[in-house]
Amino acid sequence: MNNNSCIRQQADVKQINRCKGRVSELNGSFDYLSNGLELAGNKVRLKILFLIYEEKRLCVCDISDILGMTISAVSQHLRKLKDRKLIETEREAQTIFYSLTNEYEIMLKPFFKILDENKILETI
Amino acid sequence: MNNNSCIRQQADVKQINRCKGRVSELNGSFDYLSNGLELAGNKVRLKILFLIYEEKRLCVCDISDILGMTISAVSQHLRKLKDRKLIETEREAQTIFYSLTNEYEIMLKPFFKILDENKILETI
DNA sequence: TATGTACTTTAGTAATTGCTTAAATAAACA
DNA sequence: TGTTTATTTAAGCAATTACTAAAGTACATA
Repeated sequence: MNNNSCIRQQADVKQINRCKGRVSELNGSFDYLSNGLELAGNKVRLKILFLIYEEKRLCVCDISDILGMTISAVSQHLRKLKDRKLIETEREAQTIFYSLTNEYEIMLKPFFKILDENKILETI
Repeated sequence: MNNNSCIRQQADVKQINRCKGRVSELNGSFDYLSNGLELAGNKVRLKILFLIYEEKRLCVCDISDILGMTISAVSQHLRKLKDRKLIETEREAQTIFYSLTNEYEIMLKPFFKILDENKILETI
């Protein structure tokens, strides 16, 4: 797979080896972070995660109403988030409430803080 | 699009309206954040962004060597990152160096810090 | 136990993604 | 000017995504 035909002549071999080391050393962290970012990278899911973060817990029906989307469509997003341990469920009679797992709440908090404080809009 | 057939009877109308307000109020922030997260949500691109962050600047050739990928494949990822203003270029003779834009370096820094300190692995 | 409510799951589909291979561009140099 | 070096771009394709529509599951209550 490694096409070595284009190693530039002034390439810094030390730098490249250091980088290779970093990538393999941090491989597990990349997996973990990617697991969350792949899902948070979808605008609908980002909103779902943010809403659950702000409201502590929500059900499919609430979210579908808030976002103006089909319950089925939202349910399928929630399933992905649950499968990958970003959220967890808690049943109360017929209603299933979704909330962030502690693990990913920590990871996502810095982003939500930025969103919440509406800082992003001001820096553009 | 809004399928109102499933408003649960105990739904908290105030909560739902507050959430609708938040979503529309923060719409621009969601766009901005999504723009970055959509791209960072890919494992290859996450590594590329991290490497550029750590090394300040890198060229396609270096990255393709580090990640063991085709130059063409890496180049196409870099194009996406550049099109969406996450990175910028600086030419030096035949070599084109990529670096993070200030804007997105700020956004991504908290993640990279976590990666760098290798904290994630320890919390699993 | 039948009916309604809250939700998930399945099947199907159009659009998008991430790669490969091959051709194109652009600067450096003999 | 032609060749090498560093890189991008275009074409094509298998895999994945995000939805819709319809069927299925699970709890509650009359």
